[in-house]
Amino acid sequence: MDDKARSLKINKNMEDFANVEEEIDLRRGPWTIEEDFELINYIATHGEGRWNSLARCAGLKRTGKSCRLRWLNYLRPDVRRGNITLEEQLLILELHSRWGNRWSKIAQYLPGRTDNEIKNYWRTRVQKHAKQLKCDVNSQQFKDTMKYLWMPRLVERIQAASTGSVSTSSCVTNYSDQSLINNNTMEHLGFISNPNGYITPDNSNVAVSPASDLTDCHMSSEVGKIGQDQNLVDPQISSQNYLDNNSGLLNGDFTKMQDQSDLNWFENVNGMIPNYSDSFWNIGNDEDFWLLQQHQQVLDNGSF
DNA sequence: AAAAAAGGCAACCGCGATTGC
DNA sequence: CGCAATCGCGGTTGCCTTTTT
Repeated sequence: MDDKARSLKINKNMEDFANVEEEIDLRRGPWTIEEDFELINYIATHGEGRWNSLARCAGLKRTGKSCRLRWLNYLRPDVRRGNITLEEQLLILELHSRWGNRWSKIAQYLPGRTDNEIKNYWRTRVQKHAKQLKCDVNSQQFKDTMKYLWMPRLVERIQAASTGSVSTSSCVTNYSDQSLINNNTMEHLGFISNPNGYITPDNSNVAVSPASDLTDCHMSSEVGKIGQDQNLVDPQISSQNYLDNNSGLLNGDFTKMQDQSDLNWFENVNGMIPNYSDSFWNIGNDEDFWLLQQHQQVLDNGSF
């Protein structure tokens, strides 16, 4: 053991010793309202920092660490509660693709969100989908799925929300499933055919249905299966089409982003969007998952 | 209606980095 | 400069709630 290691070990032992000493009636587990109140009151008059002594002086039977965590993740006035918004989801996906599990760094770009919250979001929502798609969350396949399908769809939804409407792409499976609908009808409804025979939404000129109407699109797994069988939707083309239509939002901006000033594009998007939390739109609904599976199939076939 | 499984999230732990004496 | 104390991060755990069987 070198000197540094020995020093760290001693340091650690001292810390453990101090904790053991204090553990004589140290509380653990969920915080009570009374404890919260005491901590808030103490910080209101004395400020934060020096957490160990703060814990003692405030009369809290908690470790400094515990107090700090409770304050930063829950009691701070600027902590934002509630569902992660679409814009936040988009930002998390992009920043994670850039920095990996640097939660605190990612959290810096999401005011009011804590690293813990973002980490939980990633682990519960994003990793869940990777698991369902039977691929590793760090695999290129999953990254491609996010980049070419998930994120463009989020942008799409953010834009749609900003105009008080949603994209028809959510309904593409429904319409394209119906063989009775010919090309003219599809075009009339705002879809465009591409040379491969796939149907993609034409976002440029279509009047779209309100969010609440999305349920009319029969986004059940059964519809998804039909679409899958007929191979009518090409996620890559659909996504690329969308990316092309929204180059000002996505192309280049993320890749060059280094600091807060580079997030201007995002602030612009944010500014025109009502800041609502909408669990209905969150990634994770049946239709989204079906699209992800479609994309996975394309990847598996090696045509990506 | 009850039990089991899964989901979601707050809180804890270990460790390296930083600070201040 | 060395060392102890403290901070902060990322990983993990455990408990409560919700969903499924």
